[in-house]
Amino acid sequence: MGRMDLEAIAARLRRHGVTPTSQRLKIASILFSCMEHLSADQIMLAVNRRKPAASKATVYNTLNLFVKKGLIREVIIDPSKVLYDPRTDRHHHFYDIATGKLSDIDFSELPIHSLPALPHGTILDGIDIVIRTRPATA
Amino acid sequence: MGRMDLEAIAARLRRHGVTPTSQRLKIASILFSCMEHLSADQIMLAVNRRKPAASKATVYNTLNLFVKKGLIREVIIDPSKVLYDPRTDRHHHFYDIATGKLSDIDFSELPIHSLPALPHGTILDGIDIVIRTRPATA
DNA sequence: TTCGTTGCAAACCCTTTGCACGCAC
DNA sequence: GTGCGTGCAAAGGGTTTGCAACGAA
Repeated sequence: MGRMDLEAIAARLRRHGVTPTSQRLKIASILFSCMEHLSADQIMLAVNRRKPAASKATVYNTLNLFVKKGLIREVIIDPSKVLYDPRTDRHHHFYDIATGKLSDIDFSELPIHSLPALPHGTILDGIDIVIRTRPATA
Repeated sequence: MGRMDLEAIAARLRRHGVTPTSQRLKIASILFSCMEHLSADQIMLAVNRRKPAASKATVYNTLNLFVKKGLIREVIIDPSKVLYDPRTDRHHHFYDIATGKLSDIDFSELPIHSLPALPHGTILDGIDIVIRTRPATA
C-alpha cells in the first residue's frame, strides 16, 4: 500500500488542530492510505507490523483524538468493536452481515428526499444509513 | 405502566417458538408494555425492582433468545451497550447524541425511493436509518 | 522548564460462558 | 429420568485511565 506523502498528512493533522507526532502520522497514514474501515485492533497490528511504533493506549487515544477533531469518523455497527472511517464526507454503508465487511455508498447514490419532522427542541446532526446485505447463496 | 395481559404475551412467545417461563414472561412484559428502547441493564433493574426475579445471565440469555426468535431487535448505536427494541416492524430511529434517547420513525415517514446497486453476490437483508439530532440550544 | 505525548499495566464495563442445581413433563 | 431453564461466579474482550517517564519548544 503506497504510503501517502507524510508531509501532506502532517498538514492535514495541523489543519484540524492536531500536533503531528510520529505515532499520529503513522496511524493517520494507515487510515488515509488504506481508506478502509479498520478496527482499533487492526490499526494496532498495522502500526506495529515491522517494529513497535505505538502502544495500545496511544492507538486508542489517537483514534479518539482524531474523531474529536473531525479527521475520521466512528462507525458503530458491530457491537463488539468500533470501526474507524477515514471518510468524513456524507456517505453511507453497506454491511455484509455474514462477513462483517463494510463498503461505502456515495451520498449521491442514496438521496434522501424528505426528512420527517424532528423531535421538538432538536436540530439535525447527521444521518447514518446502513444497508445490511448477505451473501446471495445463503 | 399497565402490564400487558400475560396470557397474550405467553401466546406471542409460543408463536415464536419460545417456551414461556416466569422469567421470560416478566422480561417480555417489560419490553412490550414499556415499548421503549431499553438496555440489558435497565431491563435487569426493572425485572428485579421489587424482588429478585431473574439473574443477569438469564436476562442476557433471554434477550439473545428473543432476538434470535424475532421477538425483538437489537439496536446498535451506542458503542457502550446494546439497546433492545420491542418493535420488529420496519421503522427507523432518531438518536439524540446529547441525551442518548432513541425515538421511533415510522417507515412511512421516511420512504426510500431507490436503492443503490448492491455489491455483487449479495442480497438485501434490511435497512437501518438513524437520524442523529442534538438539543437546539446547544 | 513546561506542557503535551507516550507507554505500561491495571481497571472498567458490558457481555458471555462453565457448570451445577432445579423444575417440568 | 431426561432435557431445558436458571443462577452464580468467573472469564472474556474491547476500551479507558492513572501515573511515571519522555521529548520538543
